[in-house]
Amino acid sequence: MSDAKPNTLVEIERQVVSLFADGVRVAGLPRSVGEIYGLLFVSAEPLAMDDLVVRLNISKGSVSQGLKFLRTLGAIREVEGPDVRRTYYEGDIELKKLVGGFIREQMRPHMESGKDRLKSLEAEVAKEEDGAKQAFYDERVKKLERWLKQAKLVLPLIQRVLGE
Amino acid sequence: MSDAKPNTLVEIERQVVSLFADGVRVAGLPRSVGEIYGLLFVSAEPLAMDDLVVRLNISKGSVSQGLKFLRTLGAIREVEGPDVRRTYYEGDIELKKLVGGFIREQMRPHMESGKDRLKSLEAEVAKEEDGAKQAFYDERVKKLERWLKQAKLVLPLIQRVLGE
DNA sequence: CTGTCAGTTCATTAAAAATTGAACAGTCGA
DNA sequence: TCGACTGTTCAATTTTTAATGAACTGACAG
Repeated sequence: MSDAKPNTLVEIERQVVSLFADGVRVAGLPRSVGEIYGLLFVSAEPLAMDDLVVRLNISKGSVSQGLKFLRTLGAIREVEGPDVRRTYYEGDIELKKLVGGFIREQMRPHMESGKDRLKSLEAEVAKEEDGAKQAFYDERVKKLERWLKQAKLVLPLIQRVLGE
Repeated sequence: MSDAKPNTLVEIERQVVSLFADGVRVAGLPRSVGEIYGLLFVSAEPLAMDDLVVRLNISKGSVSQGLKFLRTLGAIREVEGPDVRRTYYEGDIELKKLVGGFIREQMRPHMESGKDRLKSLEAEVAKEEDGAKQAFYDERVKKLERWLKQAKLVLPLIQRVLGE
């Protein structure tokens, strides 16, 4: 009865938490982030950091960082709760919001740096002496630029579709 | 001049390889897979396993596994080459193909298992005694089912847009 | 057959990423 | 001003993931 720190989730909560924990890994996010969002998603009442630490049995540090990340995504909302000293959170359950935040925070930056790197590549190709090689490289770089353009086209489309 | 194993890439190749090495990480794939695809992408001539091992300076095992993975995605093609004993590869440079393979091999399976887990969740919710709680859980599970449906809607759309 | 070479497999090792926990910062009431 | 308490940060540690390399399979030429 006096085990160290049993996590106090009921079966439904356990399953949802586990579903999200696995789910976020597809997006390359740490398990703990999925667990935190999952528990918020399945909780009718808002939760404070300490609730997450105790119920998920993960460290304060992880929860703090996980919440920070989820906040930047816009996946959670700060709300009032029973104890005025604490910050309570609830999950934002709009898929559009989650995906939008992910695109904005995780994908756009990569695409931006990709654009720069393609510029650098172009410059390198311009230096190529051998004409045939240069033509080939040029074609490939153009292909990459087309990819980037297509990606830029697809992302807003996704967001629009999820907006219904 | 006689350093152990200099990798024999020219600057353009180096940049492209590095671009893909970083790029694939967004999709949660190992660096080596990106390097292999990157070098094939930027090579006018098809390459055999041994070329990849030497030029990228990664182990035979990694290359073998990387090629296996890229084959299942349909991201590379086996072609004839100078040495009849060897299998040569070239990169398939259609974005549609790459994304399609990734969706088919990496995303669909997750979505399938997600469907099963939602079924299990539904069953669990049905057991809930407390009416108010049950209603809440039910709403959340319905939300998840809607998400899954939206995802199923978006994937083919992406593929269609990339098909131009 | 036999030796050589292409390619695969998988246990071990190395590298990368996530988690922890202790120190710290900020806030508030007494 | 102090002590109690919420939340953050980050170096150390643990866990997870990828890469290595040696042993193996199979094909084929001589």
